[in-house]
Amino acid sequence: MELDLQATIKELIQGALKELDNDLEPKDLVYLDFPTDNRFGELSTNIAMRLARTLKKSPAQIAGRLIPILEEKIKSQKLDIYIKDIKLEGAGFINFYFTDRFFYDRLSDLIVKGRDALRINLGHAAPVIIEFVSANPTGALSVAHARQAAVGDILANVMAFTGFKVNREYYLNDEGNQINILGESVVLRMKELAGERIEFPENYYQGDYIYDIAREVAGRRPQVVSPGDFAAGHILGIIKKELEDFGVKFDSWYSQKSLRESGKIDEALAFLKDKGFLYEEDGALWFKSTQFGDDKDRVVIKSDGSYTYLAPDIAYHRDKYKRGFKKIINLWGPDHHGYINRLKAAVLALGYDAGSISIIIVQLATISRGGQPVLMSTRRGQYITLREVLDEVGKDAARFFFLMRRTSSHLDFDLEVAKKQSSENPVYYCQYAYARIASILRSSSPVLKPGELDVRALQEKEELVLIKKIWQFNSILNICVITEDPYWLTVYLQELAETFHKFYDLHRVLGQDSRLTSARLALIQAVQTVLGTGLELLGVSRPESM
RNA sequence: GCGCCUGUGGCCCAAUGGAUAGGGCACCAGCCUCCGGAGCUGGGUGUGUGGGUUCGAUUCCCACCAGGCGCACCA
Repeated sequence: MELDLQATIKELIQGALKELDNDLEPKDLVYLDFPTDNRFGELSTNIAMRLARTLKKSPAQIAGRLIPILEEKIKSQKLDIYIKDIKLEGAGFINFYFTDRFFYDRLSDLIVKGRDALRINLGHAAPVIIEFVSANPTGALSVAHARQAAVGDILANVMAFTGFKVNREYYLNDEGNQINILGESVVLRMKELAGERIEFPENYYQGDYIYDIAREVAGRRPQVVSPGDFAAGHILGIIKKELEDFGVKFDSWYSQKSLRESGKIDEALAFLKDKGFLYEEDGALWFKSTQFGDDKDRVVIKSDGSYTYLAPDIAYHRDKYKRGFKKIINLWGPDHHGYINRLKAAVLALGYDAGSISIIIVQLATISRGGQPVLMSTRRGQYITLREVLDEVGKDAARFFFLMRRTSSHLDFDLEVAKKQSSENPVYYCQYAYARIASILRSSSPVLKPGELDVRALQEKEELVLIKKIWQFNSILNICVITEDPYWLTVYLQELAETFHKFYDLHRVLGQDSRLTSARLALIQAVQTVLGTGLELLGVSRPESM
């Protein structure tokens, strides 16, 4: 039987609040939490405390009226087979206690349906575009890009799993200032290789890879019309390969060059001009972004007649909406944070809802080795690349580690720890639990027919804790989507692995009486399904043995 | 100067405004005739400073202190 008890309880509370006071708008008020301690039941709401001020009553008084209404509804809707008790506890929490039957039913459901039982439909097929990485094709990807790639890809995985129609996009700056400088860097290196004395400007691309490209261009000189385009194409190939090896696949690559050639930039500017949001000053064309919350107006066409970066970006985002996306998510590095307000201003000026676009700043990742920071200098072309991290620690550890702090927080990536094959390394900790289960299941498969399987044989404390932990998976996905941060998944998987290891240590699966052994085999298979789904969403491999 | 991120036990970090602030490392002491010991169990006088909002603040607001990053008619 399909039942999202969490959603049901939320609706019950909202209904009960309406009965209590018809003026309340309970939609945004009701939150359900997992209590800090399982002796406070399975779900908890703080609604009585939150309403104390508005209703001018004590939390206890509010709960005292709310609880009987809830109990009545539960009884009339025959939910009492799953909810056994509602209590007012602590400072005014209303705690819901579930029956064992609820958890046994959920477990049976998961055993029968497998990973489909874990799907929840939050997105209702809403089309979402997640744009991330979008690094200029002027050099290898850095660890900062790597973190954006991991976060973006995994957020996309989670949203796709929870019912959104997700498109991963890479915006390609394939023309403009940086590409020109790239081209000139190549030309200079070619001259140098030909024996000419050159002076190489500091703001040109310093890396050794420019020599490689210069040699290649020199080799096929007649065919290469634009060294800049050639170099960008060459480097883009490297970037694509790096991303592929990192397990990140984009659905679309959006070229700035084609955007300009399509005339969409001029169209977008004409649109804003019609609305009266553009004006000329000092020979440049300005966008009145202050009218939409920015702290100063921004230039869109420079006095020399060329676009600033903002102009194509306005057109690009307009095009995202025109392509039918209802939700736009951009992942940017912290150096772009000052740019948020002007882009949001543009979205508003274009007539779209501010809530339809989320800009997530992915904080910097720094690299250390055995606790010692590894210094980087982009200017000198010396920085740790995604490629180096991949070569050193592998895809699994890299993807997991980049998500181990909240996306909005700095992350220190210690290469030594990521390489360790011990409990210090959470990737191995989770994979080890998975492999342990696989090992047991190799020697004996569970009986999957519901008639022959009696999950009620699972009575030990560690077994019940494990079942409850499994049940929380859906909520974790929910939190990831709401907070637009897939980080929570790594925390949950570590907890699930820990819960399993504790169970494993105290109770034997094989060699019990057949009723208990079947039930435990089914339980660990369910754990493996959840663990496996979680690892899959992270893009981390699920080893059958290690 | 302005903006963003971060200050939690010896060290690294958790806690979508909630209940007794949790883990890991290190250190000490235990657990394999038994499904994988890459595991488990036990051991803890800690939220940078000062205010504020709240029934309740590690979390939100203000000021300060400390560290990191960013502040173009670059992209």
